[in-house]
Amino acid sequence: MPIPPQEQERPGESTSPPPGRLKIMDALRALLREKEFSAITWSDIARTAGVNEALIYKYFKDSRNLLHEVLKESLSRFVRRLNRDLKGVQGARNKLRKLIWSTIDMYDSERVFAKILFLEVRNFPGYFRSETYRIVQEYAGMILGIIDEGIRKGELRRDIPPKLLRQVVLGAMEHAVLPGIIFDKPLRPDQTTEALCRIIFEDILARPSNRQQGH
Amino acid sequence: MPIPPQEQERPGESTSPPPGRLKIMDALRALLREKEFSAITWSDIARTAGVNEALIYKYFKDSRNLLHEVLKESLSRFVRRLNRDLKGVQGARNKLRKLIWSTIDMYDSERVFAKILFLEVRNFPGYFRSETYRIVQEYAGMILGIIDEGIRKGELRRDIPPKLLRQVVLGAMEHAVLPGIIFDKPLRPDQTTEALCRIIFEDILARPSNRQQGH
Amino acid sequence: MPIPPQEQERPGESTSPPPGRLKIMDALRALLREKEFSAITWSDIARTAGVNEALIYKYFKDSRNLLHEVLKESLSRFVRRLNRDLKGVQGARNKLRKLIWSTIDMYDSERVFAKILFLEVRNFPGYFRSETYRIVQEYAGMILGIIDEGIRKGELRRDIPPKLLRQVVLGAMEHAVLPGIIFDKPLRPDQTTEALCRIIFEDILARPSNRQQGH
Amino acid sequence: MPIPPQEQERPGESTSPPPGRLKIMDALRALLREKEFSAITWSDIARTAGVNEALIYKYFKDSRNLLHEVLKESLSRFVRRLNRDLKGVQGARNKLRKLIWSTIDMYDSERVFAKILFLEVRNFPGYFRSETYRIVQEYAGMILGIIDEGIRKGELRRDIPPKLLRQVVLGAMEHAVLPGIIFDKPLRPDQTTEALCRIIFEDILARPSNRQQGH
DNA sequence: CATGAATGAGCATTCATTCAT
DNA sequence: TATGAATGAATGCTCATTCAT
Repeated sequence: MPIPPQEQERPGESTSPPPGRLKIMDALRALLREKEFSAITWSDIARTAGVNEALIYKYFKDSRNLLHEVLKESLSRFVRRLNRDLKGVQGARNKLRKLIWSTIDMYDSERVFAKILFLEVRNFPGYFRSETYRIVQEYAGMILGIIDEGIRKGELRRDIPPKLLRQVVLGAMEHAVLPGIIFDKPLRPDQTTEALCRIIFEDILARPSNRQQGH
Repeated sequence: MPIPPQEQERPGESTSPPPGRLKIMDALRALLREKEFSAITWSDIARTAGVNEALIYKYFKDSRNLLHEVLKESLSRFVRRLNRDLKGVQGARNKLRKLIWSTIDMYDSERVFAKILFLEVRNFPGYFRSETYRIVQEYAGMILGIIDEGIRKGELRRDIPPKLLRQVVLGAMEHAVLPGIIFDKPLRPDQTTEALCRIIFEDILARPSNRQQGH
Repeated sequence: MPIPPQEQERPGESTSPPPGRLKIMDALRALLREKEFSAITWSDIARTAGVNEALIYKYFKDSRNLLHEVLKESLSRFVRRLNRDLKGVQGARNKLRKLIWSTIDMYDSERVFAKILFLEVRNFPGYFRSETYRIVQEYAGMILGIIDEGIRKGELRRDIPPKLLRQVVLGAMEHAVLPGIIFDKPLRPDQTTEALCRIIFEDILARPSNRQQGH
Repeated sequence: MPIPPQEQERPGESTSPPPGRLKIMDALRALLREKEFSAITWSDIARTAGVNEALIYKYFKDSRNLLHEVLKESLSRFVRRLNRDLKGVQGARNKLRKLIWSTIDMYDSERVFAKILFLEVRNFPGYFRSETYRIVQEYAGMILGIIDEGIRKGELRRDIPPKLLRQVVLGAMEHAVLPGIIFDKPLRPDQTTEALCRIIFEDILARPSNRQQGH
C-alpha cells in the first residue's frame, strides 16, 4: 500500500513543521532527562539541538512557553489515549480502575514527564492560566464525570463530596508513584492499581464482612 | 521545686540568637507570602530585613540553606505538637483521623509553609538529603507506625500494603487542600477530615450495608 | 610562483577572528603596561576594549585563560623567530651567544611580556600545566639541546651537569635584565650578552692565561 | 648557668609580644605552606589563628604588611647567620662559594619562604619600597661587596661588570633551585654549590688546560 | 586584649535577548 | 530559515573593614 504523497505538504493546518522547531523540542526533552528544568538554559538547549540560540526565539517566546509546548504534546496524546481506553468500560468503579491503571502505566513509561508534572510545573507563575493546565483540567474533569455518573446511577455513595473524591484519587495516584519516580524504581501498575482501588473503594477496617484472609 | 534562676540567661551555649539572624528569617517568611522562592533574591531579603546582604551569608551558607532553616523551624514545631495531639488517642482509626485533622489545621494556619512544602521544596536538588526532608520522613514514619500497629492489632486489613496506605493518606490530604492553598480559600479542617476518613476508611461503593442516607 | 588568491580569504576554517576578540586581547596588553595582572578586572578590560563584559566570557573562559592566550601568542612568535635566528650558526658557544642575544633583545622590545613572564605567570595555580608553560619548556629544551650537543662534540666540559647549566643560563639572563625591566631602563643587549658569555663561558678568576687588560 | 630573669620582661624594646600577634603570624606561616598568598583571606588567617578577624587589624594594617612582617623575620635571621658564616673565610672565591652554599641550604630548609621570595613577593606593588626589599638589598650588597673586593685585590677579572656578576650569581642560584622548590624535591646544597661554582668561576669550554677528566 | 555583629563595595559570572547579515 | 556577534542587566557571593562592647 503506497504512502500517500499528501503527507509531504498538508495544505491547511500544519505545513510540515520546520526542522529547527522539532530539534529544539527534542533537545529540551533530552535535557529534562538529565537535569531539572530551572537549571536548563537557552544555550544548553541550543547546543543540544545543534541550532543557534537566536533561533529559539523564532519559535518560542520564552523558556516556559517551550516547556509547556513540550508538555502539552505528551499530555494531549495521553488524554486522547485515555479516552479510547475507557470506551466500552461499564460502571464507575471499573472506569476509575481503568483510569488509574492507564495513568500509572503512562507515568511509568513517561517518567520525565511525570516528574515535571509533579515537581516542576505546578509552581510556575501563570501555570494555572496555561494551556497545559487546561488539559490537566480536562483530565481531572474526566474523573469527576465518572464520579458524578456513579453517584447519579446509585453506584457510589451520596455522602461523599465528588470533588474531594477526585482529589483523593489524584493525590493517591501521585503519591503512590512519587517514590518510584524520584528514586527511579519500577512502578508496577497492576499491583499498585489493585491496592489503590482496595483502599479507596473498599473498607480498610477489618470486619467480619470483609474478605481479609491475608494478602 | 523552684526553677533555678540561671535558666533565664544561660551564659555559654545559646546566648540569644543575633537579631540580624532573626530579621533575615522573618524577612524570608514575609517574602514567601508574596512571591515564589526562586524569584526571591538576596537583595530582596536584605532590603526587607533591613540588613546588609553580606550578613545573610554570615549566617546561612546559601539561599537554599536559609529556606531549609525556616522550614525546619515550622516543621519541627508542627511535629512536636502533633506528637502531643496524639497522646491518649486510642486505635489506628482514631489516631489517623486526629493526625489528618491536625495536619489540615496546620496547613490552614500556615499556608505559606504548606505552599512551599507542596510546590517548591520537593524539586530542590539535594532536598532528599536535607534536614527538612529528614523531619518530613519522621512525620511520614508516624503515619506508618500507626498503620502498622493497626494491622498488628487486627484493626486494619492485612491485605493492604502499609506503605501504600501511607502514601494515599499523604496524597489525599495534600490534594484535598491544594486547591484551597493555591486559590487562597479557607480549608475547613473538620469537614475535610470527616470526608477524607469516610473515603479512606469506609467503602465508597453504595451498598445496603452502608448507612448512606444521603448527606 | 604566484600566490594563490584564495589564501587571502579562506572560507572555512579560520574566517578572520571576530573583531571583539582582538579588541579584548589588545585591551589586556594595554592594561598590563599600566598595572599588574591581578589588579586588572573584567570591567577594566571591557571598558578598555570598548566591549561588553559578557563578551570576554564568550571568547575566554576565565581571566587566566585570556592572559595565557595573550602570552602564548608572544611566546610562540618569539620561539619561531629564535629558531630562524639560530639557523646556520655553528658551535655550542656561538649558538648560546646568539640565543642569549635574541632573548635579551626580545625582552627589550617586549617589556610587558617579560615582566609578566618573570613576575606574574609563574605563581599562577596550574601554570605548570598550561599551554604557556609548554612553550616555555620548548624554549628551555632548545637550550638544553645546544648544551648536550656541545658536550657530545667535545666543545663543552663533561663535568658540568647540562640541566644545571641551562638553569644558570636562564637565571643569568633573567636577573641580568630584571632591574632594567622593573625600573624601566634600556637593556643594551649587545653589552649584556657579551658580559654574560664572558662570565659563563670563561674563567672569571684573574689568571696569567686570561687576557684581562682591564675593561 | 641560670637563665637570667630579665628575659621575662625586657624594659625597653619589646615587652613580651602579645600572644595574639604571634598566633596570627604563625597562622600565616602555616597557611603559606598550603596555598598561595593571594588566596589567603583575613578570615582564613583568623580561623587558623583562633582569633577574631578584627584583632588582625590591631597589629597589621593590611595583609601585605603582615606577610612582609613574616618574611622580614626569616630574612633578617638568615642575613645575620650568613654574616657569621662568612667570618674568617678568605678570598672572593671562597666567600662566594660559602655564600652560595649557605643560601641554597637556607632555601632547602625554608622552602615556603623561598617560594614566596621567588614567586610572590616580587610582584607586589610597593615591594621595592618595602622593608623586606631593604633586607634583600642588604644581602645583594654583601655579594657585591665580595666581588668588588675580589676585583680590587686582583683575584677577579677586571673586565667583568660587578653588578652583572652579582645578578648572575643571584639568578643562577634561584634557577638552580627553582625546579626543586616548585616540584618539591630535595635541593642537594653540596653538589649544586660545587657545580654552580664550576660554571661561574671556571671556563666551561673544554680546553687542554682544563682538568676535565671527570664526568 | 579581644570579640561578635554588621557593613559597603566590588567582582566574576551568567543569562536572556537583539541585531545585522 | 538560520546564524555569529554583541549587549544590558542582574545575581550570588566574598572580602576587607569598622563599630560597640
